[in-house]
Amino acid sequence: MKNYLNTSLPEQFQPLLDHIGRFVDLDMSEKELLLGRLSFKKVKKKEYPLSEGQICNYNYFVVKGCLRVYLITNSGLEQITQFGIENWWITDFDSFENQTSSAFFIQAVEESEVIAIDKNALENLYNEVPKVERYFRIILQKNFVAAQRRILWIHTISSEQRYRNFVEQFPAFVQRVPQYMLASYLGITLEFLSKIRAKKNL
Amino acid sequence: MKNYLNTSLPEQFQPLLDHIGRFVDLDMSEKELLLGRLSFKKVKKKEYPLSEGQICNYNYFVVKGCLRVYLITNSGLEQITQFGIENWWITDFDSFENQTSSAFFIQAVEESEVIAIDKNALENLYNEVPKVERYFRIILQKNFVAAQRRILWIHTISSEQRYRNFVEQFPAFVQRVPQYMLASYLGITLEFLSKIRAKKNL
DNA sequence: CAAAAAAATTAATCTAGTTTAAGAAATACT
DNA sequence: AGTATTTCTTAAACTAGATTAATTTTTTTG
Repeated sequence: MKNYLNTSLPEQFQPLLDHIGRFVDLDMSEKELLLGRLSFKKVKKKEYPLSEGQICNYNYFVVKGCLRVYLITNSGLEQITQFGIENWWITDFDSFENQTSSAFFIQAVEESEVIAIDKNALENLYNEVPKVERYFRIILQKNFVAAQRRILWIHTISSEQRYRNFVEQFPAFVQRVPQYMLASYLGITLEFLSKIRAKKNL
Repeated sequence: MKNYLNTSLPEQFQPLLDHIGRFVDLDMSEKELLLGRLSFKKVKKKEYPLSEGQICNYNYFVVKGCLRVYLITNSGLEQITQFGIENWWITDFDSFENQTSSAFFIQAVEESEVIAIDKNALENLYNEVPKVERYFRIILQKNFVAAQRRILWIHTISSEQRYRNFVEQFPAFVQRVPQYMLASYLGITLEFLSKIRAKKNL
């Protein structure tokens, strides 16, 4: 075992340890096991951690920056399904879990830093440190609740209101990504978003 | 410990054991621990295992029948967010996990049988039998993937196509629930669904 | 099995959001 | 700094799906 692990933990993984610490308590030996299986990566703007057709072998924890998940529809348009900013996990869980080829692209919207864990490493970790599996069970629960809420909103409030809610909930976000990506994520056209914005800023 | 546990397991819980068995292997003592914390319930048509304003203390595994999850919108309309049929878990995970009051109703669409597990029992079970937590981690992963796919479909295909896809994927289902519930779940009006159906049955 | 209640159909009118197209602003590149 | 590329805006014509309202069909219940 490398000596530094006994004294201090590599600081680049600290944001993830902090995030995990919100949900479960890992002791030092568990943290060491975890860190041994992580890798830290810088992703340049417009780079693709995942492209359509590949098997998604990694789950990415966003330390800094912003990633998006999207696919190209039959009609050739980009449809964004998720954004990942600080403290979010981003992957194609379907491809990741079942090792099937993905329909999605994961791309850095801006200069980003991520912590990546590959499928096998995570699988092993689940056995070695059950608390990690608990952590992901909780994260997935939250993801599921959020996705369900999104469906509910799509069905019950107008596109205009959904945009205004989004701006209210993630004001910083709206500055960071191009409007056309926001429109795609919200499921409306850029032109209609533009019309909404012209009306009045709130 | 009750004697029957050493010889045979109560058959009413078998469908759940079968389902769990698809994802993890429980040994006999783990199964006993699990069964000790479950309860079996019959739910009459139109009965409400959960009503708006209550804390959702149970997660329900549907053994037989069909439940729906819905809420009443500001404009007083029912919006269905989920159906649960055989082998599906149904709950308001937000309320269940955070013990907050729910915005939803869970109602039996037809005469149903469910296996219920309450929040504390499940919490304990996670500690006693980590494989149960793995099982739910996997279920939640699938739920999340399905919810994301639903969002993608809403954004990329027409209501008409979504209805046709649904009919193709769950043909039995379409016979079982009233059309107005299907319309609500798909996020369209009953009138429009009627128009689609009149066109031609595929 | 008749009456009431619940579910489904049809059609006319209306509207939130799309499409198409052209130009203006902002950003990146050499 | 100037040109090319990417992003955003505006406006007119159009459409998928909502709304309203009246009627029919099916299911439930006494």
